[in-house]
Amino acid sequence: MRRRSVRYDGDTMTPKRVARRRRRLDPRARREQLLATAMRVVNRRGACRIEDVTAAARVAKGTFYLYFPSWEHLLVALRERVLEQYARETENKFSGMDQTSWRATCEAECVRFVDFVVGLGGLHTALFHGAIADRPIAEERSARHLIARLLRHGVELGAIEALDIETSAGLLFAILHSTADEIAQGGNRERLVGVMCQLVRRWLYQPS
Amino acid sequence: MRRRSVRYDGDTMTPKRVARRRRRLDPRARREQLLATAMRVVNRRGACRIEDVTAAARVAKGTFYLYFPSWEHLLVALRERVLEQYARETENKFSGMDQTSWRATCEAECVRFVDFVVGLGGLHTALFHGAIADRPIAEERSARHLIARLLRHGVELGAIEALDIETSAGLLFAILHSTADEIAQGGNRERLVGVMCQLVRRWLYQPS
Amino acid sequence: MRRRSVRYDGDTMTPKRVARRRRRLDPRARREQLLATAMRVVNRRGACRIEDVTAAARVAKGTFYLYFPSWEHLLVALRERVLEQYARETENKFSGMDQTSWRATCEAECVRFVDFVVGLGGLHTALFHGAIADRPIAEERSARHLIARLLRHGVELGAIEALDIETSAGLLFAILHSTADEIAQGGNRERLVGVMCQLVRRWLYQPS
Amino acid sequence: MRRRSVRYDGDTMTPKRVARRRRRLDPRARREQLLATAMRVVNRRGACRIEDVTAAARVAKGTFYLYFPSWEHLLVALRERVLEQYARETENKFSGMDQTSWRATCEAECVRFVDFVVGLGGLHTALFHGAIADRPIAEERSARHLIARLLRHGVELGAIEALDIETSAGLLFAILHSTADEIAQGGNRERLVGVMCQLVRRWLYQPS
DNA sequence: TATGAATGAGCCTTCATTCAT
DNA sequence: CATGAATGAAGGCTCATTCAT
Repeated sequence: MRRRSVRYDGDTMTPKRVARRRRRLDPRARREQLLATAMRVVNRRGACRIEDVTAAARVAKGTFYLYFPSWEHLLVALRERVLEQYARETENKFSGMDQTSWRATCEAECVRFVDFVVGLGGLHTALFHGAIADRPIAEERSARHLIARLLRHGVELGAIEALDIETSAGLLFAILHSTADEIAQGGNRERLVGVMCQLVRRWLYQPS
Repeated sequence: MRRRSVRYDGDTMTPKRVARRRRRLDPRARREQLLATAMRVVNRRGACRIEDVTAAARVAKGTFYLYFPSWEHLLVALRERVLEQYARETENKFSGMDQTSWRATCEAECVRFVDFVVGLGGLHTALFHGAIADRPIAEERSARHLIARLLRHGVELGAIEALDIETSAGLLFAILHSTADEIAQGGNRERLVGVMCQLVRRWLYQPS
Repeated sequence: MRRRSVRYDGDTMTPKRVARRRRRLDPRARREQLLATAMRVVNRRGACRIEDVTAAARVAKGTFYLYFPSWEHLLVALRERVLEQYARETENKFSGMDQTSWRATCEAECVRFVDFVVGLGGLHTALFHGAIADRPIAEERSARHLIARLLRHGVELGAIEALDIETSAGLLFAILHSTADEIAQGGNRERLVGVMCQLVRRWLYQPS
Repeated sequence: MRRRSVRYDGDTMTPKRVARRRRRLDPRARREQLLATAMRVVNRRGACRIEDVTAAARVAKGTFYLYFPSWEHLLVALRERVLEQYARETENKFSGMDQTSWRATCEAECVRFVDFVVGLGGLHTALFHGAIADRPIAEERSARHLIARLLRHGVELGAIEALDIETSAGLLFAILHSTADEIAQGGNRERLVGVMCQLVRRWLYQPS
């Protein structure tokens, strides 16, 4: 209702103005740039302010709002992107396997997941434990879901004994997650991954 | 969005006067009171604003700063206290045990830890995942340390096979932690604890 | 509160691309188009944002500034146009009249004015009570001036008794104006116009 | 959710700080001061920004929010105050009158109203035609209501002939209002009031 | 001419922290 | 010791206006 009060020079109706800086990108590219910059900035600093991103992107604050209605929207987009990337890398790794190959694949997947989370850096907290945390993730993209699928597969192949898949998936997720955190904080990767894999083997695999 | 309830009479928008009176209190007692109140408030609401605490303690905002230089200092003190309390409950549970009794105790301890974390409510996030998260915890108080001690004890008794204690302690911590989170978010306690215990048994115990 | 609908695909939050193509147009025609569109938009929504107008005109935002140095300039032009239109409709209605026909015409004119203002819709506030309000109106175009002329004519014909024409014109203007506002806000037209006409008759006409 | 990021000096947890200015008033007094300042500022400039008021009151911007949740709340309070003041001055002026005295009083009241509105200055627009405009006014306080009551009284006394009171009240309001506006814009008070009173007499009073 | 991405001043609101009483 | 009014840095969002293409 209240019109923004741009001041005019009394009678002349000439707006006062000041200097500017620089410009222009294809919208898709700019959005991409913002997303990428945010990815980088949040990854490094777990940053939180819109200005942190626009500054890093060397762009005016207002530009942000041309592409995202709010910070949370950006986070959602970021999360989407991260999940998508992970999902893409996971495709079709589990077709046509027997017990043995499944076990090897399973361990490899666990390690891959750990490395992926480590790579997320500050993104992890921002995207999965911050303001966005309670916003639902498309079921088929969630890590828990992927892990559950992995386990189910193992059970079907007889590679691991029957167990409470949902609950176990949650636990396995926590284990991978924790391992990643430790590595991210400077722990010895080999050692951590080793202990983790041993745990997985003892816990899940049939004594056979 | 959430409207502050502090000061306005809904209708008249006339400021309300709530009389209060200086109440001298022994400094130690006052500090105690603030800590206890904060404990309660943060536990319940995961509260965030200093005023939430002082209001609940029926104390002026400024009083807070007489006892804590900043909100973070309070959090540190709170965490200290929580850890202390947990440590106290843990004392001397492991003297004079054999393999069998150790295993039973170990499981019981795990469950107790889970329940403890669940009981923390909002404190958990605030103290262990918030602004304070990266501030170091006195080594001998940390859950990790206690867990490591527990494991070491088990190894010494031959109840569990030799393993990388530090790393394993971190993993076990994550497992307990995750279980607690799930319960706190409404998961079925029996089921979660059951799966967790099974994992612990398979992972740690000697096949004997 | 009102969310801009400009740019986001509700769900995906992916920016939408609406292709548009340069369309050269005779400058006069383009300016005309903008004015007409603004007229319509402001009339309907009492709109405020430049973008509302350019969007409705299916023209780029920047184009606006090719034809108007600022929003206020547009408003001034709009007002000019509205006044002109009204003036045109008023031309030559008062030639060759006697007392009786003048009185009838006068009342008709009052009603016409009221209806005109009602028809302005959102324009009314924007043009006569908004940012532009204090900018002077070309004397011979102002409603006040026209009303004064009408009155003067009546006095000359002896249809109404001598009075302070300028001042009375202001008052009459307010009366018509107010009546229009009431109607615009949903008041009963017949009733309002009726009372208004009665007032005019009693106030102005010679007891004869 | 997101805790404000006050920066601490790394380890020491000592907040950085800067200079300040000055202080303290009884809340009632401060609220009063803000209201009075706003009254003055809006009256003069028809101002709109919170900062205009706080600056004039030589108070920090945040202080405003200690007493009013938003600018609109302030406006409501201001309007309330203005109406109350007017109502108070109107009390009991119409008891025990006959036709003649009523007419005199009526005219006096009209003039008083005009002067009152003139005195409002920029407040008038801000309080009755701005953001607050659609918020309902307590019926018994509205100018229209008071005017209607006045007219009804006159009809009962036989001082004026029966008419459509509600509609007429609206019209009379507009007339007073317009007269006030003219005066506020520098018109000759005597002349304007004179014409207005003449109108009122001719319109309303019985030819008797 | 036309376009629409980019800019940044302007205004709002919150809340940790200070300090007069 | 205690109080709570006052402060102002932070950060969010909008939109008139500019300018590279």
